[in-house]
Amino acid sequence: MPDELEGRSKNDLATTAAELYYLQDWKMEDIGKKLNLSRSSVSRLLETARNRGIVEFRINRPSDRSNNLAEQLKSKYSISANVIEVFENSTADERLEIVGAETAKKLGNFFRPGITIGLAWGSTISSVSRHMHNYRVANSTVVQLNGAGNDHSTGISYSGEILNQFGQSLGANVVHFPVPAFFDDPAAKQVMWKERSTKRILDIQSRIDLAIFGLGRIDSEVPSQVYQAGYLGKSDLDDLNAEQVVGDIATVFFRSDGSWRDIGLNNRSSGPGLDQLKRTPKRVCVASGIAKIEALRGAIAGGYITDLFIDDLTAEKLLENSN
Amino acid sequence: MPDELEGRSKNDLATTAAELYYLQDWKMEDIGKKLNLSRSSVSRLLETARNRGIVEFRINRPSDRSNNLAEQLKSKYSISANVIEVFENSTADERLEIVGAETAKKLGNFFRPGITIGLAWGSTISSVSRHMHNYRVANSTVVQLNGAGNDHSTGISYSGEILNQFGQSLGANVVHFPVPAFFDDPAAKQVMWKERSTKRILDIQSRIDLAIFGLGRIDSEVPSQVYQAGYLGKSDLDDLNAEQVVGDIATVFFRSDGSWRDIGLNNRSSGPGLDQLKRTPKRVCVASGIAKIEALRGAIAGGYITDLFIDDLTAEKLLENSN
DNA sequence: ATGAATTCTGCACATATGTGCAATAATCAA
DNA sequence: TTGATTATTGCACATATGTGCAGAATTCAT
Repeated sequence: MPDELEGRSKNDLATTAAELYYLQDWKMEDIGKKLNLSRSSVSRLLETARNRGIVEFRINRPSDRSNNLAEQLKSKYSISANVIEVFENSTADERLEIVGAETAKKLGNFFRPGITIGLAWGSTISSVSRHMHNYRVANSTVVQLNGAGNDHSTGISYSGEILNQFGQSLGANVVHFPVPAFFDDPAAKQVMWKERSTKRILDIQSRIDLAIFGLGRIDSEVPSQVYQAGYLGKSDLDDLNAEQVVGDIATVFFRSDGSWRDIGLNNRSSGPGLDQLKRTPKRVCVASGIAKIEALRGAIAGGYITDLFIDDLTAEKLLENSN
Repeated sequence: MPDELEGRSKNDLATTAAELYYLQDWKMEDIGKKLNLSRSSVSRLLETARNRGIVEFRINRPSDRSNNLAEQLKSKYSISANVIEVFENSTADERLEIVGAETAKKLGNFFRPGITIGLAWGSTISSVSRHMHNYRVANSTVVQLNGAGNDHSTGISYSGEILNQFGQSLGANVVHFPVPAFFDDPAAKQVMWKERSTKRILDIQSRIDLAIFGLGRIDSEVPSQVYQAGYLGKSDLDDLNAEQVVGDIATVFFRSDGSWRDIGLNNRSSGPGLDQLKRTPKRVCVASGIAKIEALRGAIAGGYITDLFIDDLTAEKLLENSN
């Protein structure tokens, strides 16, 4: 045992090796370099870890319930669903955290070297970003899909936190989008969209492999963040109600049939047109809580979702009134 | 997908494959044969299982406390100890079950193809046997160390259950020892020990690679099983007290300094002499509960233990008065 | 302190697992 | 129904991991 390892017990070493190997997918060769041991010594350390119960293999058998729900969502809507079971009587916040954490765990399935990911900010994706694992995806890029500036701030701090957490998780190149969520004047948007710096970001957005988004919703009880806090005025909200808007993806609004083009406010939004979104190969939506049902139905009707992370109750509700 | 797999969801298949691979150490080739798939399909099923969270890797970092206790036991007594942390306020029965289960999990470390294991019956080893994993050790043998017959029964049913559970776990050849725990007359023991059928078993016992035993104890509050239930009469117990016996291993009694030879009752016991036990390469003792302290001290003083599975509280107690 | 016994370590080979690729099967859209 | 697209599968090769063996290091007993 080399000098620098003295004082570290075998259990300690075995635990470190096990964490790197099983939780972070390191190769034994690389762990050996880090611990100043040979590859075969690492193999034996891992055996020790397994033998001593330091490593434990758990099998979480998916319940029939979540399996069935996922299958029904697949056959009815052609959506690949991950149904996340949450304990009963949980608050909406608790549910959001659990869905965020489970989503973060499984998002790695979509990551490939060289991938470009488009990210829409919001409270759901914020929850996911807080739980992101250490994925390390070579040559990856994370680009913000919609600006976050409003009356009170550039929004960079808020959306930037979400972007940076993803960027850190993947070791990705992070591309912020420092424009308002909504322009006051559609003409101002046209002008900005001609700027080379903006065009560069729009170009990246147009070529993303994977979009990750939550859903904003517009019922009058507890509106999503975009409908408050300096993003939209009262007359804007009245317009949205008049247009029968049920929700938004990346600050682009849509109705319950998925239509979005002729909604006036979309001309001022910095988010991508939903036709462009539909051209993205994989479109991952994260939805937590039955308050999202109407927005979810509109997004499904519009065909904007390929993959869905959803809690069990919301999945049930979604399937309930679908006959 | 072959016909016979229809109706089984991918999650179901992935779960089965994961259980066989991670919990029962099956090779992918063999799992493929069982599921009628190729080896590489199994590899992909396992990847699916990992990606979907069906398999979960847990790292149980050993606490400093149990590490420290184990280290102290090692340096003070030259015993390799596994300290098992049990939740506070547990009953003695709960503690015994947890220690039994954890011991069963880790016993596999001692198993090698061709191994011969000597087993002493008792309530502690009964707990271990109830939790034994499916180990499958080629060419293994499990031999009973001490007879279990008493006034009321041959003891085969009780000790046989323990033996058979070990035998099933290892896929081992099981050798029962159908004699009384204690003969009435030492001369009867001498006669039986000349019988060829008995000699054959004694020969196997003399060559065991690993002995597994609990400790009987002889305080007057809650005596171990061997001191009641038709094994010993009142005068026997008086004799044991007069001899200052603190406990027994496989129904062979010893004092607090480990001495055992000149204890009269040992001439009638069917258990192996403790000198012979000492010649066994690995001697695993399982001890749960501080009521075992005096017996444990005697066994340690006699040098009968190489490896110890012990609960945290008992370990603390053992180290406490050792200055 | 010394010799015996046991444990640890890396090398080299054996074995197990990962994965690109092409063919096939299943799914989707018109 | 048909053609296009996507997913699945096994083969064959590449890569990762397991482990026997001999030498070195450590521990144990005297």
